[in-house]
Amino acid sequence: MSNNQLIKGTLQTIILKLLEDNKQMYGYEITQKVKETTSGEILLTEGALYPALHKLEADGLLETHAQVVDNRVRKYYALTEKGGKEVTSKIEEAQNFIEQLNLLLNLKPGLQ
Amino acid sequence: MSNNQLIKGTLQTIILKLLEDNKQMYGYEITQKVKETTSGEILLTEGALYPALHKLEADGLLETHAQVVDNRVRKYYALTEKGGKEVTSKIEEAQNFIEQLNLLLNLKPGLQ
DNA sequence: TTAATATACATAATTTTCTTATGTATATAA
DNA sequence: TTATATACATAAGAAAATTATGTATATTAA
Repeated sequence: MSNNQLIKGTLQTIILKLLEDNKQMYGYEITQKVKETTSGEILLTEGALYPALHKLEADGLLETHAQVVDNRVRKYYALTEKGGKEVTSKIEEAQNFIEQLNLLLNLKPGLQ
Repeated sequence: MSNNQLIKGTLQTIILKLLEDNKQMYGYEITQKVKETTSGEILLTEGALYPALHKLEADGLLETHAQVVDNRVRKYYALTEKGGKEVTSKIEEAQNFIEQLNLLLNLKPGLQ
């Protein structure tokens, strides 16, 4: 997924969150958005992204429609109703995860 | 490692950080410390912990000495010099990872 | 006394989730 | 015409978990 092995398990959450904010996106667009947002710190590889999208679709969290733009096929993904419900809990999970990791690594001793 | 699949890849960092703070610890002690610190949110499984300790030792980041306490063997782990250097960069990596994840999931819009 | 729980280690089979490599195809810029 | 960008996909392999199992001692509860 990138140069950082820590990011395992977060890809699904990232995809779902982006689709919550953007209604519909295609794979390449997702890689570019993540690259921009993280100033190039996180670079999605196709070998990670596409299988993840296919799995989310197979699990009923995403639905697709293909569209031809400039003679190239784009496959747009959007949240299903089920996917929309999942986003919330996935983000809460991530938030809790970050809190616990902060505690364990002592990253925010006081926090305020 | 626990009920949270997000924590993949962070186990090594957690172990190294605990050993930076505690000089020496044995496996079971590490599981209990993590459980305490996270109020039971992160529960290390033995199948994850012991192989991780063995790998860190094989990589020269940890060294061990066995000790018998109450007729039971404890295997204490401590940072090597190499391990001591690694902790710092591993924690920086984790910190950066959390920052990027916060950006992507929009967990701290303003941050201050 | 005996069954359950806690302490303490370990490994094997399997699964999940990546990386790396490869493949197809079109458009554009050097 | 070659490299880069856009756009999809999959296969082989590696890394790092989960789940299950095994050994052994100590303590607590039924």
